[in-house]
Amino acid sequence: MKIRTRFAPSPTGFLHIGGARTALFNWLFARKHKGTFVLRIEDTDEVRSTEDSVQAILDSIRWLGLNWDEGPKDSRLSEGPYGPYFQMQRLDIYKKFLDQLMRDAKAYRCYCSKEELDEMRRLAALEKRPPRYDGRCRNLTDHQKKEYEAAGKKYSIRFKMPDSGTTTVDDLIRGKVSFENNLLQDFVIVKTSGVPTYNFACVIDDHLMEISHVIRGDEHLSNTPSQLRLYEALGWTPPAFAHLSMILGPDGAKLSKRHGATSVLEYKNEGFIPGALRNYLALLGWATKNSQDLFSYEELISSFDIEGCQKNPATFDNAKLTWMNGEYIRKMPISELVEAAKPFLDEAGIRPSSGLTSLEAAISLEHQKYKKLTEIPALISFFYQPLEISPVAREKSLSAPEVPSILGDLSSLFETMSSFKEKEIEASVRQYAQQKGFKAGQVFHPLRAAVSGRTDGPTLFLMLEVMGRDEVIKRLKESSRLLAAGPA
RNA sequence: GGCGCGUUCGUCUAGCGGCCCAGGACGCUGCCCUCUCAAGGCAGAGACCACGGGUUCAAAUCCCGUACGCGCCA
Repeated sequence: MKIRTRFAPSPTGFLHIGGARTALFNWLFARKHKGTFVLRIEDTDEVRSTEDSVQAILDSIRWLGLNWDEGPKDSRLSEGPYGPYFQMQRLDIYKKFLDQLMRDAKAYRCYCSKEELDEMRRLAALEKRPPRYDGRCRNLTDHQKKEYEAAGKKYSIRFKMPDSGTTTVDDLIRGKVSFENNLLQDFVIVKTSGVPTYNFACVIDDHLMEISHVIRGDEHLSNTPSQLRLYEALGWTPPAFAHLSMILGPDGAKLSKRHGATSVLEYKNEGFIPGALRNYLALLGWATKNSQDLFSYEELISSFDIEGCQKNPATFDNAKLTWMNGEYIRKMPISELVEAAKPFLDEAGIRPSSGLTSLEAAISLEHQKYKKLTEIPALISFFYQPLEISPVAREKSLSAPEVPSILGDLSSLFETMSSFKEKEIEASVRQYAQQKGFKAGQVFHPLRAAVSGRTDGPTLFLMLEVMGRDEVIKRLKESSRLLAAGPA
């Protein structure tokens, strides 16, 4: 069988972590089986859907690297053999199947007003009955219908659910889950506006687009029996279903805005890289037999399977994501890292002019230290800014009485060196310390602080080499001047 | 309220009747390395497998309840 999966977001906001995870699983499954990954925009919520949201969602999915084979090209146009992929552009298609259901008497017009329905619900709550539609419009006489029509009453279309028996969802993750039909109500398939509801449009599209596997969030499991009845009424074979567990925030509630960042683009802006987010998200609700954590791009695709999917909800853990991001950054080739860091450097105003240390050199000095791209500017900024000695550096590393003479000696020493390479610098400085009877640290620490203004930083001698002799000497002199001038 | 789903270290999870007085990863703690901060290496703390009953020679693993959490229906 040809594997076709889909991700079908509603464009009513940004792409959230939960949605991204659903998209990822569909993408992984399709890629693993050499199938097709379809992106469909479910924009039938006329009030809340926006083009900006569509754009944001497309941007997010692209950034994550989940390339789709069929679907939108931009926020209005789509391409692929089963298009269009925007539901609002498919209304005539839904109409056709609605007519079929009406003809077969499997759906009917419901003239109940919002007030009537509210009242129905209120009564049900009062009598502690489930708040379901009582089916009062199901068997209206022709006379009643005419009367309502004449009165110009608005109507929605409801689907006739069987009122006995059970409907069983055979879920790839949860196994067989049964629902009593008499507990399912005659749900609305077309709203009074004439626009189909989620359950209706979704079924038609999944069938017409020949989706083989519907992989979606757990919150849709309860909708599935209703959809199954629709497939049956239309004479179609339903796809396979797999319902993914939810993603929770640290407090155990469904992940939402109040837990902090939840939109994929926010993660991008916080300095996470797509591969790491993909890898981490894959592990939320899925695992291999040996609990592997880090996967290469290809490995993730080949290892993925539905059996490894978890039934219980997973809590999003920023700490592990951050660790993983660091792992990915460490594995990145330096040129790629520099490219990825550029937007963050720009934002911090770091744009090295010629003559100064190259970004590649500066960034690679601390390559194993970055956990997020956002950390890069602060760690390399001292290369590109006028020397500024931090209070900690001044107190911890530069307060000893011998410091001024050491700094003076070192700058003379550096001037006389034949070459200014890491190994030679280290040898010379060690030799100097020994001659003067200082412990290595007594010299190293002031040197670092005087040149960078900080107590932490890259490995010392390589840093000096990278910075260059002229700049190092200039800074040693500047430090001496600042120290002589006393605390700022 | 009804229905549905879930419950193994703080978190993600391995486990599908004996190999488990429960393994890995993140985080945490300590040590080593070391010019600092990281990274890395090593070690450690951390789960009476939600609770209560069964079934079985044997249960985290199978069955039944209960509790709690979450979802759907409005």
